Amino acid sequence: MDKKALFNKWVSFTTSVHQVTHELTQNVKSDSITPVQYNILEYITVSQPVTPSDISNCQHISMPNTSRELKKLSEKNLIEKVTDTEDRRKQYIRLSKDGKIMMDEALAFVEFRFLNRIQNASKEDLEDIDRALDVLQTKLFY
Amino acid sequence: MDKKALFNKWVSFTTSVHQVTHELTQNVKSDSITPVQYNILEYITVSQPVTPSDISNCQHISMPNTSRELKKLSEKNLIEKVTDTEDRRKQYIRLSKDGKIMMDEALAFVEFRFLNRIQNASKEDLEDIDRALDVLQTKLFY
DNA sequence: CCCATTACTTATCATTTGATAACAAAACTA
DNA sequence: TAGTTTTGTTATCAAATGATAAGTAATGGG
Repeated sequence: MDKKALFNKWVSFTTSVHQVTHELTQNVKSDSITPVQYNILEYITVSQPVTPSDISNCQHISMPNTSRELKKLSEKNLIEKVTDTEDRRKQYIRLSKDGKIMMDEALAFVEFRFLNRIQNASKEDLEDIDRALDVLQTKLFY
Repeated sequence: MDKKALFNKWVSFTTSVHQVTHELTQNVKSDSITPVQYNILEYITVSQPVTPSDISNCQHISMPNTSRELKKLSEKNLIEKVTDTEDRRKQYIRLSKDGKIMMDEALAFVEFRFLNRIQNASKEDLEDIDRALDVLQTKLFY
């Protein structure tokens, strides 16, 4: 197996993933939040409950800036903070009711476009895709 | 095949791809250029020669902003512009010698990290990965 | 109890990025 | 050739983002 060729394939693959992701997610976010805020909400949606430190680490945003953006999201009533009862320095962040509604709508929109994209795939294609996602998830993008 | 489940798998997959891509590419770019400028150079590297319009479309940057960033890259001697002889409105953008050196170094660094990541994969694993990349590239991220 | 560490906040500033209006030059079109 | 479209530029402004310094409060280890 030529690892150099595999690298090149990986480069164009990730480029395609980014491009398609952009296509499926463009204009799904409300105008009332910024792109970075949307990313934070998306991360919370998938991983909640999370701490500000988690967000800082995983979204690669400094703690001061994370704190600022969370404050803004809080002021917009999209998230809720709960202090850990064990360690009162820690905060657990969750989507608020409004936040959940906003993200449900956004993800439904993305899902619609996704289903549209695979509408012409045969049963076998879908199974191939499913297997391929598993393979890459476990062996490359772990 | 449950398409809803496939969508969820797709969401976590793309999240992983973005995360791993970030890991492999972090700190590879010179401090003398901004993230957006790096993306433009990367796009030029893969697709050259390209026109400003191509960059604007594919990188989702407005023409005025594309023009501004290209001007900055030009001032840093990282790219060269050549006017089309047939249609003199068009410009073809290429990496300059310096630009090529910069991107070669950056990509070599990314490749090093990539090889590191797959160093423990068996021959069969690599073949699985290779096939999976092909499947997804043709059937999902086309 | 004291000191170091952790988790998070506040304030401030510079830079980057995005958006818009107005323009110029070349090419196409009727 | 006059008007329109395409391709790209310049200028300007506001907003988003990133970086840093300084601070608070809770925890944990001697």
